[in-house]
Amino acid sequence: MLNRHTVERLVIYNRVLKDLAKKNVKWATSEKIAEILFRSPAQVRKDLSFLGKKGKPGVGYNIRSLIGELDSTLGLRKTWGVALIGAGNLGRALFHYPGFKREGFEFRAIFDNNSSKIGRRWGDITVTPITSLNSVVRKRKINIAVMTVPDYAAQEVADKLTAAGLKELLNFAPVTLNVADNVNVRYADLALELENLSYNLNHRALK
Amino acid sequence: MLNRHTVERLVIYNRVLKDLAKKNVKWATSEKIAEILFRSPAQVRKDLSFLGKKGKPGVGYNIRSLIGELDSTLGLRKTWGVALIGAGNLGRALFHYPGFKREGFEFRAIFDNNSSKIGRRWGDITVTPITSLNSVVRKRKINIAVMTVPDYAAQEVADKLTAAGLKELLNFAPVTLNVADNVNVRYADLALELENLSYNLNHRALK
DNA sequence: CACATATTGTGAAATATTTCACAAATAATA
DNA sequence: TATTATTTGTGAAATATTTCACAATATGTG
Ligand SMILES: NC(=O)c1ccc[n+]([C@@H]2O[C@H](COP(=O)([O-])OP(=O)(O)OC[C@H]3O[C@@H](n4cnc5c(N)ncnc54)[C@H](O)[C@@H]3O)[C@@H](O)[C@H]2O)c1
Ligand SMILES: NC(=O)c1ccc[n+]([C@@H]2O[C@H](COP(=O)([O-])OP(=O)(O)OC[C@H]3O[C@@H](n4cnc5c(N)ncnc54)[C@H](O)[C@@H]3O)[C@@H](O)[C@H]2O)c1
Repeated sequence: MLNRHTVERLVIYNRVLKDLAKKNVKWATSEKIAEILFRSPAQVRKDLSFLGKKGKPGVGYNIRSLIGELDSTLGLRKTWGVALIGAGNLGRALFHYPGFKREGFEFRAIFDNNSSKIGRRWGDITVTPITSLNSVVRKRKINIAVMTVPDYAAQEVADKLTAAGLKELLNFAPVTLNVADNVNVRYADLALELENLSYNLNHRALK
Repeated sequence: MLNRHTVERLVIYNRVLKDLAKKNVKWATSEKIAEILFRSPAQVRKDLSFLGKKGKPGVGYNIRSLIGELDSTLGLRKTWGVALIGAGNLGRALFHYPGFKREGFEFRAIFDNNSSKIGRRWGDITVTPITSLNSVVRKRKINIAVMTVPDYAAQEVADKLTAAGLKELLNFAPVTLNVADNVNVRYADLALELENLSYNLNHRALK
């Protein structure tokens, strides 16, 4: 089991390598990869060494085979079922973004608790009442929940999702969720991203 | 100048404290804050100590005054000007989200390069050709750029933004940007978030 | 095949980050 | 006012992460 930071870098290496592959590059050295990502070659090598030995001394890494290894390790060979919770503005943008499907993440359900949304069709999926969460999660093989509900609803929704057996949550609500140890939450907290930038701005101004 | 990790935690403390303040809580100990965030009290204290001494031994931190201190440090007392680059699906959701304005981030311009988008009005802002970037950035006092352009356009757009003098970018395109040292880029790479979850799923499956 | 060149994989060293642990400070109680 | 119960702020210790540095390995060349 790799640590969180390593996995976060692996997904980025994978992205960079796929980009190079698209440009028909066949081999990459740790130095080349590090340069693109502003990291050290040693770190790239150490991270990649967790995949089993794939590099060739004197040459570097074969991009195609490395991508294969990364895809396997990261679980990107499979297609995962995703449920969207909260059929609002952000949810709509995410749902219609084609990139997720391409990477193996398939929206298979949309939940809301507002009767004005329930029953609407988005593409070929109908917005479903959140009360039918448990059965739909089972029937449509949902693995991941993407939460785009308002802040005040987020904890309650997280409780329902975990009760339905979901263990992987991507939360866009600006709230820290309290979940059991065996549940993973990732936060996509966009306001906090801006606040990090504003710290920099503020600090520049003070100099 | 605080390090990146500390700032990332400070913005979260601020969020938690504002939440407590809303519930009319007046004081919080490092232990209480740590508990909410699944962190250690020592880390909370050390982080907060960078703000100047604010805690009272035996009592904890006065929430209102701590929020004030955090807002100052993080630059949240001011209103910052934000430009949206890419008037697409994701851009629309972000633009219409009222939470940013509330936290001091005000969209003051929308840029696109597609003539079918240019001239449209979103709220009280008109989509502007990207060619007028430089003058608009100056006139409307833009501090931050939020990039919601396609991956293939992202580097080119980043180059234009930095040439226009912008130094704080929030990038949603799934691309690592190559920018000068004095430019800050934060990545909101939503597909990578899902890939991190899929690593966990995959690993659970293997156990 | 010997030699030169390039680059990996990885322990050991160097840095960075987090936690510990306790003196100092505050408040409550008697 | 003295005593007790808390909790801060922070050096020092403990962990964690990153980088260094070099032996081992692959390739190319004459
Ligand atoms: N829109 C953005 O660009 C943006 C940016 C940053 C953060 N966010 C955060 O993302 C979340 C969604 O934002 P949005 O703009 O899409 O909001 P929205 O109001 O457009 O959508 C929220 C949806 O959740 C549904 N909902 C409410 N309570 C529910 C419940 N208990 N169970 C199921 N569904 C429920 C609502 O009916 C609505 O359809 C919010 O937490 C917001 O703070 C959004
Ligand atoms: N929509 C999502 O939920 C989502 C999710 C994850 C990542 N993303 C990423 O966010 C970005 C935007 O996604 P989207 O769904 O909004 O795409 P979109 O196609 O709806 O919008 C992109 C907009 O950028 C404009 N544009 C293109 N080139 C430009 C240029 N050189 N200068 C200025 N404007 C330009 C286009 O005209 C368009 O209006 C993409 O990089 C995408 O990969 C989006």
